Amino acid sequence: MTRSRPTMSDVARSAGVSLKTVSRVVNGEGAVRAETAAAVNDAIRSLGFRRNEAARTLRSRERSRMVGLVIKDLANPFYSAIARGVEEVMRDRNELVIAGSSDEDQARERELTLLLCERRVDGLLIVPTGELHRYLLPELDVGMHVVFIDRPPGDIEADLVLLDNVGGAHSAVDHLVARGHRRVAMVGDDMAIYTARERWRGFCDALVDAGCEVDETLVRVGVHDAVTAERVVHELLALAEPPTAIFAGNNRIAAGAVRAVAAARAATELVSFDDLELADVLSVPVSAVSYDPADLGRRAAELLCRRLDGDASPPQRVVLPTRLVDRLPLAAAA
Amino acid sequence: MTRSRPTMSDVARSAGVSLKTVSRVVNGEGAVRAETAAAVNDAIRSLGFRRNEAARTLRSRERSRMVGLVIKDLANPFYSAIARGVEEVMRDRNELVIAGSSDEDQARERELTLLLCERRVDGLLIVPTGELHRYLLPELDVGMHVVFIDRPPGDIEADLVLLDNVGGAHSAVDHLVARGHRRVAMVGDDMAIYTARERWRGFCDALVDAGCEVDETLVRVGVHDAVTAERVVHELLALAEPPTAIFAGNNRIAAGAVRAVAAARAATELVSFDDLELADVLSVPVSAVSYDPADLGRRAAELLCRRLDGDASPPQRVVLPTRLVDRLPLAAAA
DNA sequence: TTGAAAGCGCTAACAT
DNA sequence: ATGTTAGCGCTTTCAA
Repeated sequence: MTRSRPTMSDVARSAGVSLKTVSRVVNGEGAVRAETAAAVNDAIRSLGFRRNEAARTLRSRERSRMVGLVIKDLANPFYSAIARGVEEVMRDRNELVIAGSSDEDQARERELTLLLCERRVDGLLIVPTGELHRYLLPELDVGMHVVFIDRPPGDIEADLVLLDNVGGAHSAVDHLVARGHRRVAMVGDDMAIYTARERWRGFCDALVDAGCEVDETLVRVGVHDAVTAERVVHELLALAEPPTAIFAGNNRIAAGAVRAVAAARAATELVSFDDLELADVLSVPVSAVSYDPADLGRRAAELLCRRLDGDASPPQRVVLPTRLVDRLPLAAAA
Repeated sequence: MTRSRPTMSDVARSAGVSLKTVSRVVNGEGAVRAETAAAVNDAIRSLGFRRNEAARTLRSRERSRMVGLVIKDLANPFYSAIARGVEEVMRDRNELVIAGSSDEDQARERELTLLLCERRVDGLLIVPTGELHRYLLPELDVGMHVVFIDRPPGDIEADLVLLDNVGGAHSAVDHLVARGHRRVAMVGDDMAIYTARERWRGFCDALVDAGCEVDETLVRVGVHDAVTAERVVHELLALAEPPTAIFAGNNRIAAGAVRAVAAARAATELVSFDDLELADVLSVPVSAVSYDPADLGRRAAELLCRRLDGDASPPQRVVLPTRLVDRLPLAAAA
């Protein structure tokens, strides 16, 4: 049978010293005779004692050294890269990361967030879903620090780290226009999603700046997954006047677009917001609006750390640049 | 300025009731007059009270409802899929997941693991690095539950969820042999890594079973990253008698192999252990030994849950099957 | 239906 | 150099 967990009292009894002496040894406070310390350490080892961090934190009023991370999907490489960036920064401060997926579900996001508050995490990093974040106000009021990532919160003011979605989308279209394209399509995610809206804005702006009109029949939004994207791109390619190039609003959409273009053996050129793995060896070339998603996590975590260290300046908004990776062949299309 | 966090005592004072009454309301114990409860709830709202879960857990001696997950790299899709699988199972039990990356570093793994024990997680899910896990014995002794994922621990007995590495590698080689290949190369990771050893075993077994010899010059191990893999495959292709097919021991190696074969415009056929994203639209076809990594996480989490529910049977070993995805063209090579 | 007192495992603030 | 007492925020136990 497993023994129950020994406490400092158990160690003290076993070593024949007081509780406080054990505490001193465990915390390396010095001021303990070497022999005494040795006896305590022996007891610690033989009992298998390990300090209860929750109890320590409760009494010492120190922080929990845990931060909460709420993302859309832990399994999605974009978000797991964010998680990794957060972890890298927090590791240097000896903070652990409790991570959870909201699955683009507001209720779940809220539930997760509040569970994390109950655990008294030192701060919260959230890729927000939807627009309702007032439920966080009481938490912010009592000193919880929150940094939003990738999308702004709906109805509160808070620190925020974003990508340059408009600029990135703009550069994607510029890239295609420079190659001679005038009939450029866009396939994007749901307009309820901030990044989808912003990228759509960049797309439209760039076309207008280039003196092209935005052809409504070439804009398809509300596309959530690769399978739908593939179908939608097939539809675009089957138009009487098909687009000569397509801007894919994210990596899932790009994956579907690549499949459709490959299957149709079309010459349609592709640019994707988000880079694709192995993009350099696909049977269909795809340029990309690229960036390091881990940077989003790192910058957000750094911002959080500054808050934890007492920075009380007004909420900040950090916008990270993207860069265009040109993978389209030299001969321009029309 | 931010107020400090209100406690139950604060709520009690504000509502003009005792601490215990607040506790009753917060816990929905009933046995409280409706008016009293309303007064308490008003106070809770106006003060922004949220119960401190750490304090609750300390006193009630319930579990922390957090599990620890130690993987190699949160940003690697294979491991983040494991994390997602774990999360799915734990969510149903209202448990949170603290996740960390070991980066294949034993010291870091140990450090992380012990931090998690200090936080009194209910259980630990570990993709182990290296062979030294005796440091966990005291924890196991006092009732910590540990399930290992993807690789066995070195020197202790514990629950374990693995892939069928030998069988998967065997099926990969069978696939190539059936296509007429006799000169099959393998590029694998470091033999210090369990999965690399097992896959190498499956590779050798299959060749022997097929009546081929294992040509030492065609076996390259110790390859950690895609860039090295690409170089190594270039070397293989430049041999006087190059292989006609290559078995890539994991997805990073496969990525490098695809690049090398594409660049060399070689007809060399590829099979990868681990599937690749967009494998269906690569310029070089790649068959794959496929499986759902999230299953590893789910099964491990389920095993852990059974332990938490009191199952004290001897350590279990679960082996998950793989399946071969054939993407090579119909005309066989030689 | 409500409350007072004790205590979870630990540290802080004082002793000695 | 070591120990004693109180108390972190909560639940448990027992009493009213």
